[in-house]
Amino acid sequence: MDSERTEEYLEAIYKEQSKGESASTSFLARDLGVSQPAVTDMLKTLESKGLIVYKSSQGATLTDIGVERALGVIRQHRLWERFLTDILGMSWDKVHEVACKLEHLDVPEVEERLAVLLGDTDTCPHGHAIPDKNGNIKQEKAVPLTSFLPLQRVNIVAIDESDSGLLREIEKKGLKPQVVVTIKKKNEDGSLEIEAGNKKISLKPQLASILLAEPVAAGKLNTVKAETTLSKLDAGHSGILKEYTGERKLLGRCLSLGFTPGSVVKMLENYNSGPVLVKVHDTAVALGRELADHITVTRNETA
Amino acid sequence: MDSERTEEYLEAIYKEQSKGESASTSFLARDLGVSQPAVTDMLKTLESKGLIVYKSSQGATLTDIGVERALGVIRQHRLWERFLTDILGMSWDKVHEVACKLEHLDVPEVEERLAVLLGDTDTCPHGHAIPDKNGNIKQEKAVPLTSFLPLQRVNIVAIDESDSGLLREIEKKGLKPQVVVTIKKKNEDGSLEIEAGNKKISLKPQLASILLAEPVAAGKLNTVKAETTLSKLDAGHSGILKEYTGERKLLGRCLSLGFTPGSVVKMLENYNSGPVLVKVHDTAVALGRELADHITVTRNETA
DNA sequence: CAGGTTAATTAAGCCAACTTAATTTACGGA
DNA sequence: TCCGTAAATTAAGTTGGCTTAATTAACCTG
Repeated sequence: MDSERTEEYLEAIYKEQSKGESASTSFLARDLGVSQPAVTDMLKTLESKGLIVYKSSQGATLTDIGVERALGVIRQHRLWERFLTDILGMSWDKVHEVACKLEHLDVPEVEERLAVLLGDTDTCPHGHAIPDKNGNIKQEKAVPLTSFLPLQRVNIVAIDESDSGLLREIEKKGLKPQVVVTIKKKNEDGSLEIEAGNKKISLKPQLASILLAEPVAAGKLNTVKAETTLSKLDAGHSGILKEYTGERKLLGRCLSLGFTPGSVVKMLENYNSGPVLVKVHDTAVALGRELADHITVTRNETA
Repeated sequence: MDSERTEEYLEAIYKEQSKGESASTSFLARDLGVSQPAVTDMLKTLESKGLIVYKSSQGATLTDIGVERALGVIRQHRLWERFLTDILGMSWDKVHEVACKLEHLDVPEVEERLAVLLGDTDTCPHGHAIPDKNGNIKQEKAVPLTSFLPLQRVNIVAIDESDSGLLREIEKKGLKPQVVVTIKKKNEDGSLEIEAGNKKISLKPQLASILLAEPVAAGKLNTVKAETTLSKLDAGHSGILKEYTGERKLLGRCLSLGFTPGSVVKMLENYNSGPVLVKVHDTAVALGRELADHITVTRNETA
């Protein structure tokens, strides 16, 4: 039974470590908002519990058990973030803080059911991979937007955690994971001019550095699946249910019935007016067009 | 920002107080699993914060602010319990402990969205009223099953909180809120023989005392609404969506689309085979019969 | 390589919430 | 009315996680 604080330290250490850097006392103090002596203290007790290895002045390294615990917390954190956006409908820039409190719940049945409810989602709303229940996590290879050159076309993959003010700015500019942008210009001061869709956006250095992206060309082009609404899916084609964007009241009802994000839907009948007939989990369901208009799906190339 | 422990004390005091009893040091010590001196201590600090009035040896009484805070916590607790049963599909006898941890989240947007998601539910899975967001709570008038006489027909309204072992026993016997039972015999030792449906059930005193019921006759007879499945609702009739009992995987998808427990559904077409056509929130939706078979609704008398 | 800066640690102490042991208070029954 | 039991409180001490102030270690630069 690690304490909540213990879990937060492990999480912070894991994240720093997975960036290749060692988790220094000063970093942890900054990250967790406590004084340096508090960190020194805690690192000693973490070591005595066998969760980290700690050599004075050399930062902390998680042991195997430490990694396991950290991933457990991160999994819960990201599942809850998904819940907050996909099920409760909160904006992605506001969920991190809330998930920080929920991540310590640690009830296996809840974690398991939450994962089922959310479908096969394997990333959090900020684009980071969600470890599976066995502690396997997909390694991320995206790099900050600042490391690309003008004229490159890149896919925003994830957004680094940071204070919610910055996230909100990004959200306001309409950027989020899966958005493809073109770098237009790199300024002296580190700020970027980019273009997304037809819109020109300028990013101050702080923002550019927390946006993680991959070149669109890198063989992943094909996986940039087109997002449309369910109502635009042609008969015979299938897609993966992404999210529901309409009136909130309708959402809960639907979840009770079994429509979860991540499910595969197949369009059976779609005349361009009137209800559509779709198949989900081997069950045919007709939906009013208004509803179908508010359901985002990613078209499946394996139609 | 009350601490979690503070909230737990307030909650415990509120519950005892609302039973008409005053919250004594010894009661709180038992209830919260701490020593009596710890309680004395805490009561003093609660008083200094203006949350309770405390006269030595006379138990604690919540002030107006205290009541307000307690109801806030209780609201969150019960909303999460509903979430755990209705959305995640957990069994009602296991949700209390989990909700005890979630109840301290205290993010207004989450509380609000959770309430919307859950529909107009106004009781927790154990049958207790959920305070509304302004802190109004329906007064409960149910009394323990032990206070009824043989041959009385009573409606189980709620089940008092207690250790989960007892709840599980009750769950195993098939009893839960809204079940109507007949008292058959009261034994010397306080145990009861009752009948529910056609099944004879015997209850040890401990169990009988935490089951709260009302006489069926008490003018409330009409509100004992029949629960059926959606598939059995006749065309033209409406009902309130209660829960989804089928395969879990289907649930999340549905919530994403807007089907929430508590929503009013109206049957438009129901031929006794094939899909049914229902209207929810002004939207016509067709559902496969298998799905409709697993959706519990309470028939609306105002058909 | 000395000096200065930043990072890390030691020392001393705070605070909330808890414990046990000992003491005091309250109160119903012979 | 007194007394015994149960309830409540006081006293003293613990623990986890934190703080500030002061000290020491590490490292870079001129």
